[in-house]
Amino acid sequence: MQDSSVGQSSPAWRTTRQRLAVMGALHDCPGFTSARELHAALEAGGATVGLTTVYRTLRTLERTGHVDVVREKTGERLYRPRPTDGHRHYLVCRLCGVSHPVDADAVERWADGVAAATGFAEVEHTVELTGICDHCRPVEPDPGPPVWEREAPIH
Amino acid sequence: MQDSSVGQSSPAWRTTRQRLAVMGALHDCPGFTSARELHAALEAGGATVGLTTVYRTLRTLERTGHVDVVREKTGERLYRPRPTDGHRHYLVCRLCGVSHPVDADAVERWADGVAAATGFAEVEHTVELTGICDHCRPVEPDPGPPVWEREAPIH
DNA sequence: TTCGTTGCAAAAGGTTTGCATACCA
DNA sequence: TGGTATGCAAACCTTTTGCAACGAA
Repeated sequence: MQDSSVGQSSPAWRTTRQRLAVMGALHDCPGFTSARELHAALEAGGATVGLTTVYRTLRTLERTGHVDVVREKTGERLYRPRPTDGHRHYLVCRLCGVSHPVDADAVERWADGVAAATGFAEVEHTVELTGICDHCRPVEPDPGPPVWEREAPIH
Repeated sequence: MQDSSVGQSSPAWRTTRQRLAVMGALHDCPGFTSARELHAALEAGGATVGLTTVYRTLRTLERTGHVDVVREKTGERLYRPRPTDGHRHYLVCRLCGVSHPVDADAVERWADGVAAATGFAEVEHTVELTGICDHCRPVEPDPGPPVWEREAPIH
């Protein structure tokens, strides 16, 4: 009987220079950030952390519930340290990445209702909200993403 | 942004053997399907269509609003022909991919409310529901590992 | 000392692109 | 005929894994 999993089974968390750097960089970012951006920020800040380690650290933080994850349209994962209580839904600015926790009670209840009505079991829901925040709206910060106004002139 | 029937700025839609095959296979699938599965189904059915063409066709159909898209946990895209009226939300079975359109009115209203309350503009929402459908539920040898809280605390 | 952690390189998995050719309108 | 669609291979991108060396406890 390999008990070995209750109490102190999981590997102990070792506080290394790299992990501290990743968590620091994560908290320094204003909104959701990708592993790649995090790695770049670390390099720019003088920290030497392998990309693999960034991914592994984020993965661990995700499993332990210390970060929230959303997904870009491309499938890229974006991370954000989880606030105190464990909010799960955010309204994220498409331009600057800043996030705004929202109360998703209505959605939770709706999802539960749908689950009950359809006969599906183990229903999980993902809700992602994106928009343009107050700060980004007035001007065109233009970080490089596609601008669709380049379409052929009409008339 | 109409580009499906006008030959002005967008190329005209040419009805080719490959495109008909892709659309046929798409309609033959019971639920959401990936490009890879679609390609395999086409090959199994005797149709010779390149994987590239499958991707390009699906992308065009997506842009013209003829298919709905959801994303797997892995980031993989799953496609489904859009029903008549343009439903946008589904409850998808994680095991067999069968989908069940749901009335998402409550979510729409909630999203609109959040948009108004936060000051964000151009708010878009993504809602994805997954579960285990009636048909897949009986035989589920899934052990279910709800033991994640065993992780050592982070400091 | 122990054994979890790191980092490089390479693989994996999905999607897109370059370019010459086939084919619809 | 003209120009779009196709297809193969290779590029791309993000994420994961193998394995030897490192370092926290």
